[in-house]
Amino acid sequence: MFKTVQRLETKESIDERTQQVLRGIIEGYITSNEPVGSRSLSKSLEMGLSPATIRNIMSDLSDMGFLMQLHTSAGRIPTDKAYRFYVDQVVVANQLTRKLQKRIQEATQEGGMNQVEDLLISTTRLLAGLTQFVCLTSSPRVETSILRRIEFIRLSSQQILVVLVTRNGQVRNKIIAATEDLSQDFLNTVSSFLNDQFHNRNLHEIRQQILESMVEDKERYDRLLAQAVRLGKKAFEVEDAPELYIEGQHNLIFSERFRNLNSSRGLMDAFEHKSMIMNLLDSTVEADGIQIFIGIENELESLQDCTMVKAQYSDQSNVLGTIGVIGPTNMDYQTVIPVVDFTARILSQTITQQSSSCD
Amino acid sequence: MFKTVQRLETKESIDERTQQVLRGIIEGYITSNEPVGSRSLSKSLEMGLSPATIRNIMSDLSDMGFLMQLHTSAGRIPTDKAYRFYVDQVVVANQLTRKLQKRIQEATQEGGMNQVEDLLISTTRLLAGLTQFVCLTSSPRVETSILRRIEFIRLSSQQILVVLVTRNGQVRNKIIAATEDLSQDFLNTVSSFLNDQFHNRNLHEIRQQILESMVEDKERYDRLLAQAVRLGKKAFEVEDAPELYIEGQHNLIFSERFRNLNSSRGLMDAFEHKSMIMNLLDSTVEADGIQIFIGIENELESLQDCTMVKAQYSDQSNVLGTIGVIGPTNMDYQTVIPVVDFTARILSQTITQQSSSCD
DNA sequence: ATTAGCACTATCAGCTGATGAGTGCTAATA
DNA sequence: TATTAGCACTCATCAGCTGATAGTGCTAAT
Repeated sequence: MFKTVQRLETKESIDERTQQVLRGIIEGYITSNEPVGSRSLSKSLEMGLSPATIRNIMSDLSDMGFLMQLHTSAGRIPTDKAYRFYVDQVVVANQLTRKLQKRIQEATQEGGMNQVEDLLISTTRLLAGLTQFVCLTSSPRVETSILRRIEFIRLSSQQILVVLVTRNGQVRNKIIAATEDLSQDFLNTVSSFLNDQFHNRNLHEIRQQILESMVEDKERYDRLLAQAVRLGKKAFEVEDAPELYIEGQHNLIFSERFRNLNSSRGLMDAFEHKSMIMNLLDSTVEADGIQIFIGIENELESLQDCTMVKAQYSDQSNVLGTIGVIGPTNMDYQTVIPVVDFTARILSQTITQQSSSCD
Repeated sequence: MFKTVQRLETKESIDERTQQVLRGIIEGYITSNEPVGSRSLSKSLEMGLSPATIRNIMSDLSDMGFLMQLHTSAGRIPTDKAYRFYVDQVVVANQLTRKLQKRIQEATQEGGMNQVEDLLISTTRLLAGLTQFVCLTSSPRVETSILRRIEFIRLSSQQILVVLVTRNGQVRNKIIAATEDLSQDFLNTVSSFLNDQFHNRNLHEIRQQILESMVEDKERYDRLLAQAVRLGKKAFEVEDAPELYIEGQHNLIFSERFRNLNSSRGLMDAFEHKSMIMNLLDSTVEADGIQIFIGIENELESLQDCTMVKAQYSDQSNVLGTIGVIGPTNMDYQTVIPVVDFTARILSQTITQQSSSCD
């Protein structure tokens, strides 16, 4: 299922005119979604080249591996290598229209979203809507999140609800079984002890330290400490797997742009295996900024007709997660790239605001 | 978009032999998903009737509105009226296999599901998987839920986290803005005051009572009471809209059984409008038990090629929500009906267990 | 009342030839 | 020498035709 393909190379030097033709073909195919032929290209390029000349150039480009034909008489379409060239050499980070910027900003600042989950879901939905592709977002790992507050709530003699709030506003609820009946007052004492103890530490560190405490001589513990350690251990055993939000799957089926994608079924099925998709999304090659995987550059086989454009979002100090879209390889890179980029920035900004509103 | 169609009538008396033929056609179409012709039916029925005789009977049934033809030479398929007849007169509540029962029970009792949300999601997914249809579930209305516990957690000088736990184990988190800086100790006092005051009342009643308190003479309030009312008001302003869980949408596209459905696109789009689907699901004609809407009996136009089978689930005293599947009209009623029924029962049972584990 | 026989009809798969878009090659041209 | 016009060729698509198939409705015979 996996092939190990890295980034395609585009070091070859191609002369200016040939580049222009290649660019013309790529953009033509992006806008029309139809193979482009020499005649129509000769017109649209307005370089005063006859179809025959174009054909010669096209033939060269085919030899170099930038173009291919679906059948003898069908015009040419760009290869993945051509898109890589296009993205690396041609696409310049052009600005989004103010209108689009506004729309993204407004959507992420909609009222009532005091929780990170809601923010992520609505952002994912927004991006799927804007691009008409499939959009994926991974939530921050609780593991590396910084504790803001932990609280225990007595539900019954056997059940205690743990509420865990992280710096960036994630709230986790978990019901744990009580080994003995603890009063709410006592639980409050435990909570404030743990809050003092672990303020501004991340969950991973906290768990480590609790485990260390446990091996220490238990005789020395008073009741409070003993219970704090015991409850804390259970409370911080949150599942580490980040959430994965997927929106716009129906675009795979209904959007015209995905028309010549033969593995939409395979992709749909792949989306059911969240952990696999998760790895794909969170595996990072470059440190930051936007990342683009074109066609066969994708490890996952059913993704090899598609391009994935993704960007990480973060708070003031840490990378939190990734947001990305999956579209056809002939997507409109000129807009998709800045849209994903801008959305990730806004997302970072919003989350940073939230987490900095602590005391 | 909506037609007001009620339940189809099947009062006409049809003689025994004709009924058998009708039944044969319906079951033939259910198993083969192909129009059934007189010749093949003559064989499979084993009633010693020649194709010609069958044809005469079929002709009668067509006149009565039980059968129709897609084209002149295509064999016949049952109408919605025929399925209604089939469901009302023929299908007897047959038992599920032990194996299937086990499977449903195990799935709902999977570990780590201490919260209702998880239970509902996994049940929805299970039912979608079992039937290969689309499965919808509505979560309990918070509005009518009974308060088990409310707690305030100070996040910062401006932010307070409200945690609200209902009898049946739903946990709701909400961050509210603080008008003044309140200590955690003070918040604890407020919590326990509210918990005493509103123990075992439903959220609707609670909200009413808070509003009443507010119009009373405020001079008489001490600080505690004043804050309790103020925080309580904000805390109990939860959005009333229940969640809607949808699973198995991809079956609409990929499942063979949905093949001759022409409005799968329309249905997919309809699922985006959750509130509309919600109404559909929660609108109840009969008091309890299982409900079946066949074809044009469905109000929603894009559903009129489908059958919806739904059942309510409840705790010991109240109806909480609905679980249902949407499949082709020629679904295998003999198994789908008991599967939905049994799943709803198990769901009720599990939730009842949870809510009765309070003290 | 049932059935055999026959004419009729719609769909489907497979074939056909026409059309058109596009290429590659070659020879003429600026 | 680079460009271009011209021409033969290829292939996908589409409409139209064909026979085979599976079904019906009707009528006359049983």
